[in-house]
Amino acid sequence: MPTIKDVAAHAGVSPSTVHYALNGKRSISPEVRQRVLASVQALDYSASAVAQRMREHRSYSLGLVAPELPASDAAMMEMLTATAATASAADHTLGIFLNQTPDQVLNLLRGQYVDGVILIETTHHDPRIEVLRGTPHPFVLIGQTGDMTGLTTVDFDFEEAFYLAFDHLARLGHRDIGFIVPHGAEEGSGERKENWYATQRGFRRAQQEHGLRAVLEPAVLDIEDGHRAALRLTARAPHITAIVASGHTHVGVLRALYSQGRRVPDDCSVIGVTTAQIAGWTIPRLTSVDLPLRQMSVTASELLLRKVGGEDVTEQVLLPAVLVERESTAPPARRPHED
Amino acid sequence: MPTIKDVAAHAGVSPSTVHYALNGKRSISPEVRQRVLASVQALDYSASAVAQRMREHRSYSLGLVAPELPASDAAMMEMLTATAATASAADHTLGIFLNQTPDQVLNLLRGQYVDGVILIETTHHDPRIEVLRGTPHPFVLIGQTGDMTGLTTVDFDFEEAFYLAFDHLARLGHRDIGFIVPHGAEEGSGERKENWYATQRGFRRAQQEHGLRAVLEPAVLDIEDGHRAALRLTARAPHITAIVASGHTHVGVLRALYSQGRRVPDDCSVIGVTTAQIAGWTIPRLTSVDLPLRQMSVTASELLLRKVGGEDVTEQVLLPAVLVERESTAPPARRPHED
DNA sequence: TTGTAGGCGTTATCAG
DNA sequence: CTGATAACGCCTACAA
Repeated sequence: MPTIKDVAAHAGVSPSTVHYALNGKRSISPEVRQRVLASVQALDYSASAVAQRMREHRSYSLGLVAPELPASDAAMMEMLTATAATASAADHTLGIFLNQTPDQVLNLLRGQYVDGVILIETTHHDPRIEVLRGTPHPFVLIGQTGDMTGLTTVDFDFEEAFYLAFDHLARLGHRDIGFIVPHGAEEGSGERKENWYATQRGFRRAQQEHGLRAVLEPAVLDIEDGHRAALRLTARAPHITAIVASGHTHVGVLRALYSQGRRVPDDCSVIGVTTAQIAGWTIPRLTSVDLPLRQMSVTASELLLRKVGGEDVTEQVLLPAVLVERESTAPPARRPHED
Repeated sequence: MPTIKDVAAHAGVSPSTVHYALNGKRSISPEVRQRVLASVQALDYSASAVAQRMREHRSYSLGLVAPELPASDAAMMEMLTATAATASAADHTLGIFLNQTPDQVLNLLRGQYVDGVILIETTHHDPRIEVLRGTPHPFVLIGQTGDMTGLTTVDFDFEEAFYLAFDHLARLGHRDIGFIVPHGAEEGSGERKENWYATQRGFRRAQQEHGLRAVLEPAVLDIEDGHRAALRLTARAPHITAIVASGHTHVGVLRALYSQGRRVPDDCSVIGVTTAQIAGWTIPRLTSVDLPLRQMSVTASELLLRKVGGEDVTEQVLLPAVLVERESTAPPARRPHED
């Protein structure tokens, strides 16, 4: 790779002249300009980004930091593409960092591998946040955490989401409802506790308003555990007429009901709080409160870019919940019913 | 951020002493060593990665380059996590580059934003490959392209995959089979043509071997178009007893059959060539030839890392196809049966 | 065992 | 209008 010096030598000028010929930041005589440009062509020169970044103390790249393997591929991809697009539009690069220790994340920032990071799947006591908080490094989280003072965050209104889900079922006439909730959160183990609280508040509000009887069943929020949870639920509480499923559990729930010969929504309604992509293509299509993943990512990226740009932002954005009626909910069967 | 000089000054030694104290590359008196380490602690110093990378002319990061938005979220995520993990294990960072022009990709390499790239979703005449070929920059493709001489590639044996799919149906007794094929590829428009050829070869081989009658229906390989294609297919050729679906079309196919009241596999078998994650959780579970996405990504990353490390690799890896029987295929119904 | 000096490639500042 | 110089932070001969 030729350097700016090579070009300068080739054109018989100084490095700074080459530089300014390429960046028009100061006036150059047309002839010299041509000569330089010709040399640039001849040697196929282009400036070294590393050297530039070293000089500027910036890497022009952002990091997306996810713990372990992401909970949901589809969700992660949607966030990823949206983040990549936003970063790219602002001439930034996006790096992916999975499975990093908090110190590794810190070193990413300190070593200027990235100018700022977006943290996803945050928990109540999130070591990544604790390490970053107080440092001068820009970061934004998508999610919640225990102490959010001074942090820049983007999140979804889970309280309203679950309120809407239960409210919808209640209005259809359901009273006995199964509820698949995030495993572990229940005991406040420090995992995802904030969302758990929000979820609880939404649920309780609808419960009181409509006098609902709910049966809670914890599950890891993946398809397989959703399946198991649904089987436990229907065994424990065969009288329920509807199920509220978090995350991707609804795919497993639908499968469990199908294998038991229960028809959805005739024999049992199912409603989810999940990503639209998954919800729209199950059989039957799932009525759900869709997570606005794309919007969350874009918002988070934009906030981060502003922080990286030196702006002093401490916004906390909460995106609203909207229920989308599809085909998996109906009034409970009072009397047998054919379709 | 403190520099090595700051530490040196604080400890009353020279920068090189600090350096060697931290990297044990030469002997240091215990006392000086302690003093330096104390200063490092005190100032909270850590070496700047940009400066290091500038010196070494390496960024220790790889790029994953995908055109437009990826065809399949789930597939992309699986490749992404596997690639990130492999890169990370080799102390490399992974950058994501969507929607980049061939020149942008080249500049990524030239500017040493990344040390090498993995190209996915390659086409017959892939401008990205044409631009990179002949440059000294390391790159690996996952997929095929027109002229593969000298390239390092990883791909899946699509010929065998489709052969196995048709062979499986033929052995079950099916003779009239619907085949949802990649749209556009048929006409050799330059898109994905290589896989199309392989697909055709596999299909033709099974067809001749078993005397199959197939009805081809082109579709973009997503859920929605799979749905439409299945509707067209069953309208044109109601006598088919099985459908072979590429990519994620099977989800749409299942939905189409469901909405028509055709039971799978009783009234119509469905077999896919797709990712295991999707295949395993449809209703019914899909019999399919699963794409070994994880393995492809790991192999590609490892090859790329070797190239980046200076090794001279021009391997072309073809991963084998394996059929997994689940629940969506069965012998065709010989006698009429209520529908 | 430790310090000095030079270079990686770019760019800003200061002379000319 | 153009050229020389220094500095970004690190690493490594080479010298002491």
